[in-house]
Amino acid sequence: MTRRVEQAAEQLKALGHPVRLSILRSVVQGPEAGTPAGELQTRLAIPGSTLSHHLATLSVAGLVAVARDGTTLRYRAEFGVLRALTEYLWQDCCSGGVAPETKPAPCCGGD
Amino acid sequence: MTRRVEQAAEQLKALGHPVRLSILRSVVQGPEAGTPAGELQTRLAIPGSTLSHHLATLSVAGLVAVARDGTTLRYRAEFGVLRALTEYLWQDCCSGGVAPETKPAPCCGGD
DNA sequence: GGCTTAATTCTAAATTTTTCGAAATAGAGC
DNA sequence: GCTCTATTTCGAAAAATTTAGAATTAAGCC
Repeated sequence: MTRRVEQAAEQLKALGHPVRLSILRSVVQGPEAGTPAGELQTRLAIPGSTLSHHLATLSVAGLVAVARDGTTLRYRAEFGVLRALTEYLWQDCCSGGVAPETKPAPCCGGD
Repeated sequence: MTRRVEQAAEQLKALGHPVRLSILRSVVQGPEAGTPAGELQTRLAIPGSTLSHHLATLSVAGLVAVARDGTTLRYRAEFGVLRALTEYLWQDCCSGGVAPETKPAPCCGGD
């Protein structure tokens, strides 16, 4: 079990919760400067302590970054990490093992 | 909390485990006809009952499909589901909210 | 039917995750 | 320093996940 698989699994696990996935999508679609934790809290309608725990999970996984702006903390998506993660998921889907394929694998064209 | 977010979270959670992620990558990179459970077992070096549980998790999430071939069961990736999942993760990353942006968001260009 | 191989389901114990109220920390303004 | 707002950390209970041995099901073959 390589280090990369462990890391990717940790990141996917962090995304594998409705609240945390909503948070990530909010920051992905939100402003580049980041979204205040308080705004996420009202948007998701959950207790602050619960939100904070989920934000820490995403942060530890490296999927979001945080920056202080006065008394508010702004969370933003780590696009590079997210891109590397999705690429890892699809890696080598077209090689199809040892021999070169005559027709493209289903993951490359339609499906 | 929409249905889609729940579904995507379930799929990501299914991927959020080193063994299950390894399984998915094996079947993504494996032959179109699917990979036998037994081959996955020797490759991952874990008890059959444990493997079977993980395969069921991936299957329930819709990420893999199974087909019987004699006494062996072949698992293959559901590429369409996997593609929809990764697209969901990135959805609207370039729109950046209500107003059209003057410059492309970091997720669209470099980063 | 009986035997063998492939894989799953059953069962249960250990561990981890999730949740949130209460308390603590951090910065801004008076 | 005091106070207010924003957010996190502490602590602890409930729920879900992970693991794997033992028993079971399924298919092929003599």
